[in-house]
Amino acid sequence: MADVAERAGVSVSTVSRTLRGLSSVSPQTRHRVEKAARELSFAVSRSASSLVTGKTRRIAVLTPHLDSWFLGNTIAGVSAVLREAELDLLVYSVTDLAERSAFFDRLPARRNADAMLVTCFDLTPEERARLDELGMPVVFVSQHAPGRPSVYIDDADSAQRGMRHLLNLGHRRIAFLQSSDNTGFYWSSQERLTGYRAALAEAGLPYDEELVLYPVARHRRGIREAVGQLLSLRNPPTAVFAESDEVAIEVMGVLRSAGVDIPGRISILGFDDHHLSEWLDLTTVAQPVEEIGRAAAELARSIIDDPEADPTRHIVFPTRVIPRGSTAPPAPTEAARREADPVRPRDI
Amino acid sequence: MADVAERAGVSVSTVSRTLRGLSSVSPQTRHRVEKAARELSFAVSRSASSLVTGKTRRIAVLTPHLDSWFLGNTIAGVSAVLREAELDLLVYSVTDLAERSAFFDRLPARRNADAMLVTCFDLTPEERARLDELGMPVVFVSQHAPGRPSVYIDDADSAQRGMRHLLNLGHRRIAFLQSSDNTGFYWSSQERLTGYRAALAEAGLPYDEELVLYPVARHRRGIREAVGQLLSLRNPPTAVFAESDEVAIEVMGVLRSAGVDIPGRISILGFDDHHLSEWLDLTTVAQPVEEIGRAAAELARSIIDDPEADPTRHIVFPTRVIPRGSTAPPAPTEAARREADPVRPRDI
DNA sequence: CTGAAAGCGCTTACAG
DNA sequence: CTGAAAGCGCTTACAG
Repeated sequence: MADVAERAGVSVSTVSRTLRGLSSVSPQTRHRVEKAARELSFAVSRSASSLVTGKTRRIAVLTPHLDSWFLGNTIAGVSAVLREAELDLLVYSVTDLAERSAFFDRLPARRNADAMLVTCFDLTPEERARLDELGMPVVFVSQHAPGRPSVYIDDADSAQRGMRHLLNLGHRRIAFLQSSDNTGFYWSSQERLTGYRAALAEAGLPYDEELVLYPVARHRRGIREAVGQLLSLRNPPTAVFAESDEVAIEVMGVLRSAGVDIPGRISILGFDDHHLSEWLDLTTVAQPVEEIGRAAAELARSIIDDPEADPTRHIVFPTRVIPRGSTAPPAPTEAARREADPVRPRDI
Repeated sequence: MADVAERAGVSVSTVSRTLRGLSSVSPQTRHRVEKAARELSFAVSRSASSLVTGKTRRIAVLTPHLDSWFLGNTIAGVSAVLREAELDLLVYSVTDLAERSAFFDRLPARRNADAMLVTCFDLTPEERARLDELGMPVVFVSQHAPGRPSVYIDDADSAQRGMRHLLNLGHRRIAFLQSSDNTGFYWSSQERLTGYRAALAEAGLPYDEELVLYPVARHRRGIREAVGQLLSLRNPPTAVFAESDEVAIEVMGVLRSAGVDIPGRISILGFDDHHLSEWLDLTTVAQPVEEIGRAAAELARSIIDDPEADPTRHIVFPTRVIPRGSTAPPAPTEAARREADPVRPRDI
């Protein structure tokens, strides 16, 4: 910056003011400074300015992983907003329990970002308390944190509506497939299960533990065995509600390879509206993933910029049930199904 | 840090030395300082230390998007290595041409990271020159940049081997489906097309422009229309080689919904070994995506830590053709196919 | 092994 | 509208 000042024949104070766009700089001076800065292809040192202002112009995202459709799209939404605001995006991906505890122990984001977005994590009370020590606003994404800024969908209600679609089609035996990963359950899992149960209760159906499975996602055996378990029940389900489209697509693959017709013998309902779901004709509960990311980033910005902003603000996004070809009324009887299947048009 | 020094009864110099793990601190002093730091839950200000050392302890990644399987996994690999090294990950996602030019204009990573990883981008010579002005090591990921550190696979050779599988099955009319996005072509696209052509030449087959399509990925109409174009050729292909599994899966969806049997009437070959490809029984050319990310991050680290490190080092990963159920020999004749199809077991 | 002092490159009152 | 000076919180020779 001193070089620019010298070249423009002004003080560093003036260079600083010019480059930050303050109005208290005469047009001629501004012009000279900008010219000099351009010629030297000068960029302000963020480290130095952060040291003075206490602002890093960086937003951190804490995420359980980076390689899922949901998180990729959420973070893409975050990224889009930050880019416009010329804020940088810092990503902390914590993929197993060891890393998780290391993260909360070290809190590497401390003094290193102006706000943090926590996606999906179902935090323990201790972890949540630890985040308060970060000394920066924390926005909860894809989960409802009472008294903290949050951006999410109503998972329970959304799951319940999805279930109603299956129930209205006539299904009475509906399995629920949860996924989990190494870092613990997602916040939304429990909520969706709650919606599943609420829908059953509403329809006067019993909750059957046999039908609720927790295969470990990202572990292929898990899904296949879970499906095997369902197929070998005395009274197997006629429909499967998977917690996410990614799980649903895997279930579809397993069933197809096992020669089980979808939706002839088993209907499949997913959750998310994954990019591939339309192609694979998967009925699902859609959530506006990228928008959730955008809203979370906007919320973080508003809290940073305006300390008066309501720090408990919640933004809830609507979801939509999208009927596609993976769901249909259950086959009336086994015998009828066997008759009908060979001539039935394949539309998946 | 002054607070810690006071509490421990030492100077800030000593606190600094202790916290950086220098050996020139007596055990007792070290103990006192660590205790004080813990009690105050002190964290060193990265801004301040960066200002002195010139190191940010941050690595930037430039990527065309965040929501593809390939990039999500690559960045996950990068992230894993950086986490271990206690380096932070800064993500610059540039999703359209306007953002792209803004990025190269502003170079927001300047003075803000110790190295940059460029994933997938097929850069113009001007852009590449601009990156040199960053004043930090730049590692090219998933592309071969002569004279610059690069981590990649041999796309041309890999595509050629995939093609040989189709040719060995007896296919003679093989389409090639490229994908592109708003920011321009991926580096690997051209290379894979080169491999496609080489395999045709090797088999003594002509290159037929009709069979090479560039639908816009992420734009659903594009894929469907591309498939329509292939299906309405006078002499349609018996196999489709898609540039990526994501495109291949979409093609499979379109063909299924159109009642075209896979692999009975058309075989499909993908590229990547996407998480869902095993489930969907897609034949593909597998690349070790996460490992590529890890290797790139390691390479960046080694160049940062050791200025003597060979700055032109290239790491090439092997790929593997994985035969699955989406490929089979072409049907002998139309008439034979019509006969055989209804009784053929569906194994996808 | 430890401390006092200079300095990294900015921003920000304070004066003018 | 502009400049001189202090100071942000560290690290790093330099002394001892």
